[in-house]
Parts: sequence; structure tokens; C-alpha cells
Amino acid sequence: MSDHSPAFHDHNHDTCTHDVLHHAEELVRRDGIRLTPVRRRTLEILVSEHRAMGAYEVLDRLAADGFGNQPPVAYRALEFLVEHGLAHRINRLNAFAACMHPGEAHSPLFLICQACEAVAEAPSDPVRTAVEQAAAQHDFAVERVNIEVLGTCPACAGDAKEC
Amino acid sequence: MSDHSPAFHDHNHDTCTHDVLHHAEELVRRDGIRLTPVRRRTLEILVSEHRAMGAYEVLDRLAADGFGNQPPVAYRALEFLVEHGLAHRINRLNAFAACMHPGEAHSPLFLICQACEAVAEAPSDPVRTAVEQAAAQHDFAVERVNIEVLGTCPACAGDAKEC
DNA sequence: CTACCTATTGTTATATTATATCATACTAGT
DNA sequence: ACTAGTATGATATAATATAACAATAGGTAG
Ligand SMILES: [Zn+2]
Ligand SMILES: [Zn+2]
Ligand SMILES: [Zn+2]
Ligand SMILES: [Zn+2]
Repeated sequence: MSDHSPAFHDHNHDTCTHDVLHHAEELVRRDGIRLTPVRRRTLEILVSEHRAMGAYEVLDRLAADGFGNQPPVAYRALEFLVEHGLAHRINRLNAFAACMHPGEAHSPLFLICQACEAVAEAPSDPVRTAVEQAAAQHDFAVERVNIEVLGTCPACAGDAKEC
Repeated sequence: MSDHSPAFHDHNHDTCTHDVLHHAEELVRRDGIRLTPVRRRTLEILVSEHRAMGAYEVLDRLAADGFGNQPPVAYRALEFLVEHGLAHRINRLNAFAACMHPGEAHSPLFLICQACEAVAEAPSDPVRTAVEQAAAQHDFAVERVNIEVLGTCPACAGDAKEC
């Protein structure tokens, strides 16, 4: 059975939002992280879209909400979220996305649709294992793994066929 | 047995250089690609180091060799090499490295040492398979896969222990 | 409470990376 | 030589990211 990714299909997005914010609140209680207004709003902005957003796009929204309007405002909040596993940085796109598997320790594997820019985050345990083995052959000690897959999501593949 | 990566160890680097350039010449004959002076020199510059080089660093060297000294000169040559599989772009570092497995169709897997910046390119067939499977679960059609692993190379791990 | 310390935010300025555009020069086929 | 396609050079600017310092908020020891 296919594990359809929310990012690529209609779904109850309130659930996504709730889950992500709820996990963040848990970190506040559990680890004492400080989810200040800018940081919280930044996370909300990211989760409000199932795609990667550039720092300047996030900044525009923050500014519209009355926060600072200079780059460091966005970059600092984004860095904080990434550090605490609430968001990921997608290098390929110079962009950021809310983590959709918060809490579960994971090496993110991103499926990036080249047509619609949607980004799905897939669990990558078997991939991670394969990576560890490849690295071991080079006596390389793995710290972090980032996997970015470019291709076409099912929605866009469907659209293409209709033409 | 460990398949030590040249990038992380002493080795006869002339062989690397020769192999890479030799493969490029083959593409000239086989596919009719145009390996012009700037492009050839760019490839030589990349292969002369077993690490990722930024476009502006490449540009400086090209300029020193009498080629143009404006960004597009480097970016165009690098883009050409990437398109033809002679180099890879390493997003994490905003940098480029000569392909060390030219000819073999492959999804590159980069081992990036955070201490010395060396970059090794490992074959990634098993990883690729795992990625395909993960993507299939989301009905996602894979086009290109980029895997960037951050960690510590054996040389730097050794140095750390000595302290 | 107050003085102190630290983390956070705001602001200014600048660095780094990348591309758009147009002019010029080279190549290959006719 | 003429022409279409390709490649290079050069100018300008866009997009992304960080350094550095000032101002503010929050917690802690006395
Ligand atoms: Zn959702
Ligand atoms: Zn995640
Ligand atoms: Zn070598
Ligand atoms: Zn390669």
C-alpha cells in the first residue's frame, strides 16, 4: 500500500499544523527551549505551506506581522528551528521547511517536485543504513545525512498525462 | 576490506588527473562535446584538489590563467561540466567538485569532512535503490538524487585522537 | 527590590553567491 | 564569404547570507 504523502495530496491540514505546534510546545516543557513569538510565528509560517520557503519569503511574512524586517530576523529564527529539529534546511533550494516527523530521530529525505515545488519529507531509515555502510567503507564517521531527491510528484505527473 | 577513498589519503594524484581528463577527451570524440580551453582548464582546476571549490575560487584561478574574470565565466564552465557529468555541484557547500567516477552512471554520494573540507565521492548503488523504494511509496518519480553526508574523514579523526 | 548577567531582538552594513543581458568572437556547414 | 548556432567577455544587478553593535527583555544572586 502506498503511503501517500500529505504534501502531495489534499488532506486535513489543520492536523499537520496542530501536530507540529504541539510537538514544539512539548519541547518547551521537556527541554526548556524558548519558543518566542518570532520563532513560533516562523514555525507557523513554514507549516502553513507544504513546500520549502526561502528566508526572504519568511521574512516578508514576519515583517507583515509586525516583527523586524531585516534578514537576521528570519535567519535567526530559522536557524533556531533547524537546531532543535523543528525545521530542515533544503540546500538544493536555499530554503526551509517545517519538519513533518518531529520527535522521531531521523535523517530527512526530501522529495522535491520540480513542477510544483512541493516538498515531502519521507522517513529514510533503510536509506540511512545504506549510507552508513557506504561511509564505513571509507572509514568515514557520519554525523548528518541530507538526501534531496528531485522528480515529479503524483499530482503533477497526473496533470502531465491529462494534456 | 576498506575501500579507502583517494580524497582522504595520500595517493598518486597524477592518475586521478589523467583519468578524469582522459574521460573528458573520450566524451569529445564520442558525444562531440566541446571541451574548450576555459572548460578544460576549469576541469583541471577542480581535479587538482580533492575538495569542493566555490565558483569564485575557480574564477580567480581562471583569471590568473588569462581567462575572463567575471562570474559568468566560471559559472558557465562549471554548469557545462555538471551537465555532462564531469563535475558535481555540492549544494551544502555552494561548491563544485570534479566527478571521480566519470562514465559510470551514478547518483553521487558525497562524504564531506567538516574538519578539512575534503570531499570524497562514493558509489551509491545500494543507497540509490533504497531511495527509489522510499520514493515509490509516495508515488514520486525520481529524476535525480543528491546525497550529502557530513562527518569526519579518517585523517582528521586520527589527528583528533593524537591530541 | 536592585544590580548583574545572559539570551534575544532590532538595526545597519556588508559579504557571498548567482544570474540577466547585451556585445563580441569563434565554428561549422553551405 | 555568408549565415546560423555556439561560446566568451563584460557590465550590471539579483538573491542569499552573515558580521557587528545597540537596545531590550528575563532570570538570578545578593
Ligand atoms: Zn498538511
Ligand atoms: Zn524532519
Ligand atoms: Zn587524486
Ligand atoms: Zn560523480
